[in-house]
Amino acid sequence: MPELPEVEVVARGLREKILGKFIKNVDVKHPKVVGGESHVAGFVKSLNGASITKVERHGKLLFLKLSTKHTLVVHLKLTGQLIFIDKDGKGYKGGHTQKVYDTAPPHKHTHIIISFSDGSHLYFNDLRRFGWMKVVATNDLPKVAPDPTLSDFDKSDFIKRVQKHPKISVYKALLDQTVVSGMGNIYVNELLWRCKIYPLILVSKLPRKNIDAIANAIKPLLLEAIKYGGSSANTFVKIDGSKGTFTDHLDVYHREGKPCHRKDGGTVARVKVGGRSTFFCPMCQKKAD
DNA sequence: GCGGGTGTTCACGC
DNA sequence: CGCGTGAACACCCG
Repeated sequence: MPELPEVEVVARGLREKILGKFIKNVDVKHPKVVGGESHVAGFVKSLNGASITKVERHGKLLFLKLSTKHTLVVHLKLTGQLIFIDKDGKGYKGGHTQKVYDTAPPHKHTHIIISFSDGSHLYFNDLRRFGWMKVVATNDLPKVAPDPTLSDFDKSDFIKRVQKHPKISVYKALLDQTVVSGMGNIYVNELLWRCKIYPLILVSKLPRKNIDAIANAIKPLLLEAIKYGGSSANTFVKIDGSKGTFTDHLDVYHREGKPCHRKDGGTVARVKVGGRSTFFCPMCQKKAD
């Protein structure tokens, strides 16, 4: 699910729904999600009685700041979901398909239930259980690479960070979370299509104008995706269970064999790189100019 | 029954 | 140390 835009959509949903709420109870149904059996008691204890004072996001990480000196950190990985349901149980907008993962929580893939004092609930679902939650001291949050959508993002610093990896492809460099935070397979593919860059070109061979183009296109792409509520290409849903619609605006991702959206473009191709699928237009994104 | 999948980390070999 | 590959995590879907 979750690349930067999707996580931001979740963050915005949470800001609307849970700010100021007090945590009354925490039910950990699957200890792995909080780091194993030995972490359950501490996890629950550090949340109980606290209120949510702020919701932040950096890259794909969510930070729910608490009224204590701690922060609940969440990573949704591939299939994690946060679903908020009001006291009256209404407002859930998923459940339109017949699929297992599209029903109102709690269900078999609900691993953590956070109950608020007003009777509402926040559910952490994760089909594949790769996602995690943990509570850390707020002044000890993990250090992460720059996030293109935040105000302190610096294009020249971003370019330097990419260029630190001259021997890997631009595709891989952009997926590297130590280079830039938040990009995943969908948005790297989309970004390179927008910039007309062949995904497998090595960073060392990438013309300066192409790196500049990436630096300039990255933020508008992500903001556009956020505007449409993210891409529900797989299991992503907003906190009310509804889907994002940027999926309808994707140019190459999951469009193998379909015509390129540029009028002089070719047919979208798919190539395996390090075990994952890279989508691109062989006409627009040629190996060399 | 098999392969594929949005993310990250680790072991291994070069 | 850098880089690629494959595996691991776990489950549903086509």
